[in-house]
Amino acid sequence: MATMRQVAARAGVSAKTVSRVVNNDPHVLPETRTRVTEALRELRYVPNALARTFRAGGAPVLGVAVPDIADPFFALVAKAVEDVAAAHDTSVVVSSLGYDPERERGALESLLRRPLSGLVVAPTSPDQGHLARWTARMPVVFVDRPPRGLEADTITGDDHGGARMATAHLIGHGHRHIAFVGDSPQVPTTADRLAGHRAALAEAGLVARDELVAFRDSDDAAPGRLVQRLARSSPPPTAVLSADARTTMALVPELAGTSWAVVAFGDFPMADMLSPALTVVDQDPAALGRLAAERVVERLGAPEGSALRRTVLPVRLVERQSCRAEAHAAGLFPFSAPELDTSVSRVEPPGGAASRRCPDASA
Amino acid sequence: MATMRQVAARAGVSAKTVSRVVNNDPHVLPETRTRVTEALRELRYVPNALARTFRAGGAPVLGVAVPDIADPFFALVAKAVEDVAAAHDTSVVVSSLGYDPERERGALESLLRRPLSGLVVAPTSPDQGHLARWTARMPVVFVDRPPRGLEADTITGDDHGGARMATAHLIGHGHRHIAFVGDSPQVPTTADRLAGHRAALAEAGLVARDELVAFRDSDDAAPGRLVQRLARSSPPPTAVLSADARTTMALVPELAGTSWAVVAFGDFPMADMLSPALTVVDQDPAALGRLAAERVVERLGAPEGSALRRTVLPVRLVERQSCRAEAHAAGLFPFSAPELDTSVSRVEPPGGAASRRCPDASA
DNA sequence: GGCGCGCATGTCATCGGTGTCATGGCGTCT
DNA sequence: AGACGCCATGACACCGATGACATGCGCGCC
Repeated sequence: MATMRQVAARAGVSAKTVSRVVNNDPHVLPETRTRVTEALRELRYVPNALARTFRAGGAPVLGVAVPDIADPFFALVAKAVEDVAAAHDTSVVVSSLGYDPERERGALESLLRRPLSGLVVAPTSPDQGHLARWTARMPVVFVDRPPRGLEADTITGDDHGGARMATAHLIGHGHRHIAFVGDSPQVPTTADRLAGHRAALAEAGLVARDELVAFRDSDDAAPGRLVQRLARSSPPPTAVLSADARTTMALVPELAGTSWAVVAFGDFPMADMLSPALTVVDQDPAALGRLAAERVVERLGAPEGSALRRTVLPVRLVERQSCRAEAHAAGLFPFSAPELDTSVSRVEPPGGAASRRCPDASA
Repeated sequence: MATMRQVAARAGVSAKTVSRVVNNDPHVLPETRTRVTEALRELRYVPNALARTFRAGGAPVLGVAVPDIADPFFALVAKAVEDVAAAHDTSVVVSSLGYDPERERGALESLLRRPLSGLVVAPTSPDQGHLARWTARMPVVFVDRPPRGLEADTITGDDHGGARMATAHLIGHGHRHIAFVGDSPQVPTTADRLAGHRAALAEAGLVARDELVAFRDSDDAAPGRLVQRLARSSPPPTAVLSADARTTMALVPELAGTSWAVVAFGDFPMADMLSPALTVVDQDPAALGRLAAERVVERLGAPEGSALRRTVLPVRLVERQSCRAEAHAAGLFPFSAPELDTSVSRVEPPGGAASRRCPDASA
């Protein structure tokens, strides 16, 4: 914990000279340098990074706040942010917010008490109005989920379009009774996906049956129960759209007992190794994180920058096996459903959708 | 970007009074307070967190450096560290080091240039001697992998014991030719697991066949090739021990074409949903991270603390299906192997091994 | 009326490193 | 020889907030 001045005193020089030695300034006599170096070693001097940083006017630090850093989706988001940050010599402070709105606020505020230059946040709480105080001071970009009670830059996946595509895909396989299972209708992401699902049903002239929609935050939320309840409805579904990866992971074990076709929103490691391999709507979390971080960096560079933007990233349907359980296998259709699928080719262009942005929609 | 003095000038008071208002010091006349508050708002004053922190002598910040934050294993480690940190009002800076030794060093050094109070690191490079400079200044705890070229606190899983147990388990199922696949023999973790594997073979009086050991960092490392090469050996293996989760994930698709039994080192999400469900040696990454973070916090509290410790956490065998492919299914044994398995009950005590520590071994 | 106390506010120093400029010695060029 | 310039080094200010202590006013009490 020795300071530069202490070292200076010991070496019989001024603090400035010590500074020069520490920073390899060539304008120091070899003999002086030796003396200082020795004092440095004797006192085990290590420069105080904080003082340096402070003097330098602050180093860039990017905050990443996600519900759970151990969730593969958010881990990929965080990693992408980190990659961008590293390329700009910026460090990254992460904070797991959890899924409890009150904890979220507390965690965010203690994160924001630190010296941050920008923030990428994926909130779950119903209101982020309290962040207004900070959006003035630093770039705050919302990722995966839009802010509520606040205007801010946003990078999200195409929830509505993705769910619509997924459901249309199942309809293309002949399914007429398609369940929807998600975490909570409060989460805007889930709400959008449900809307997309319903839009696809409507476009196909199918009725949206409320009893085929289930949420894991409801009273009777054990995954097994949810599946049982869906199976008991009449007619029972022949397919299910799982609205997010956490839900999917909870659901997969229960689905083994059914012959339902499945499309899941959100890819995850090993989804292709399940039996059957899961057909998923992939959101490209890395692109989400990368764009969010780049947006922050951009705003850092151009202080009173441009208007706020909401970017929606295309999603892509990764067709594997789980959507193939044909509707007639459940005895409802005497024929194999024709392949009506226009959605895949429509939304997944050859170049790989993930690398392109949708045109921005300015607010 | 307004400073306190600017606000003070505007409000016609001293900076100190502004400070008092900002910090809710009661000794300020209501009228003054109002004037200051107004100036505060007009200038959009936000306290400079860095200056505050600096003046306060620094806030605790814990660094976490892992090869890849998006790897489920390290994500869990990081999350556990974060939880501990949050409980101590400490923020967490993460850095993904990558798997390239040179990049690792660069990333570590740029992480350490920041004001950190402690570090939890899982290195992959063959030498961390360059960290010696920092271990003097702050607690550095190695997690999952021990340091090389340096002495430091270490929290690791019981690699040797776990691999020995896994191989013994396979032997118990009647297997006599057991392959070992890992990332690289350079990684101490992998080396220890290979040693454990060999120890189990030796204990059972089996020969360790070098051609049944394969690494992904070798020349011909595509997982498909590795599996083919193993299958071509004679006699071919009837079981395989995968030495780490990344290897396992790469291997699983290739293993589908074989009837080999599998035990994998390292659990991961959905491992239980594969077909067959993977039998794994679970390392409890959360406990690893938690203990490492607690060790750092502890050392932070007791500056010139106790001797350096190496803690080895027990691992536990999670028996699922993939170890059940009996040896005779490959036509090598005319009888169903007797269940010799003592290893499971020996190493997985009722209370759950993960919650206990092995006695520390002082260095 | 004088003494003292409480309260609002200000001044100054400080955290630790570093940028800016000053100083003084010595070598060199004309 | 005088002027100039380079070099090693130092003194001092400063980044921005805040703790310690000082000042000065007003009020109450003996």
